Amino acid sequence: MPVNTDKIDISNTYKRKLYSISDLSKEFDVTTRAIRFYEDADLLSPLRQGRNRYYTVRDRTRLKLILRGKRLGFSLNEIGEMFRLYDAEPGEVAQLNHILDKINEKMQLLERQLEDVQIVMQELQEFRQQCRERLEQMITDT
Amino acid sequence: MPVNTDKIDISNTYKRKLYSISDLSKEFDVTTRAIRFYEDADLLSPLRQGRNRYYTVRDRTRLKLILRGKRLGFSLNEIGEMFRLYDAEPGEVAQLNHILDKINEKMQLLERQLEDVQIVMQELQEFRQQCRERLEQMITDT
DNA sequence: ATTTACGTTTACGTAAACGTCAATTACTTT
DNA sequence: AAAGTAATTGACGTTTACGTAAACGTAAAT
Repeated sequence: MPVNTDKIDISNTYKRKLYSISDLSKEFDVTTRAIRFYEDADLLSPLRQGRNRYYTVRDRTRLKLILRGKRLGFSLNEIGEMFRLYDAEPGEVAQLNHILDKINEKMQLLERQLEDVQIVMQELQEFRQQCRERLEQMITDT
Repeated sequence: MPVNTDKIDISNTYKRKLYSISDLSKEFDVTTRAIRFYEDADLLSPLRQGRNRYYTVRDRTRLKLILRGKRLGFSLNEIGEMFRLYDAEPGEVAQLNHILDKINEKMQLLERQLEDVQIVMQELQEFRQQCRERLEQMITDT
């Protein structure tokens, strides 16, 4: 599905694989508008061949992370913050400790999410059970 | 924390416990504006004593569910849909089957959420591990 | 040569979920 | 009686995350 890069000298430089915006759009079922919006929000930075955008494997991975983050209810800003943590080269000890703090913060959020998901799933299971029993009874009654 | 209901004849009718809007606001750390907004969206329906709102235990539970739903990234509309499923008295078999379908739909979403949370948590753990090792090394180097 | 497909920028529009006044009421406390 | 506190109803403002439309460029296909 990679774009035809025959005439693009940029191609081999980045490990052979480049994706067009519609490649990614189709693969992840997200509009091109959204993808460009993520670029505006500094979450993606595709190569440019003239006006056209070409996405590397790294961009693809990032997009995947963005969408996963969104499914978890994170805002684009929060996702950006995580990216910046990842990319930050930790010069000093203080900086590293700050990153560790941030990581722990995010993990606390996720642990709560995990709880929430489990609670709601259990509630839904009970509700489903009730529905099934009721259904049984309606059929038996007939 | 229940409101003083001495002079309100409504009080005993609803199992003794009534909450004011600020009771709930404080307990769940959400603004009164938000709580009224949820009412506008038909997610809550408090009693009225004149212009004032009084929330029953059921309302409180609902608010808790709303906030949990929001933490999971559900929109107020989706939360409303779930409520309507819960409240619907299933007259016919078809109706019940429809509800069961909806439940299964939601559960699929939640299963994906569960996966996502677990993936991101694992990634964060690895990242944290890297940070710690790097920190170790910086200290050893000194 | 022109239609079709894919891409671009610019810019305005929109839905959701509240925030933020402002003006008013009602009760309590001093 | 005056002041303070908590609640109310509008109504407009704001942020986020895109959608949508216009107007244009480029390249392949018919």
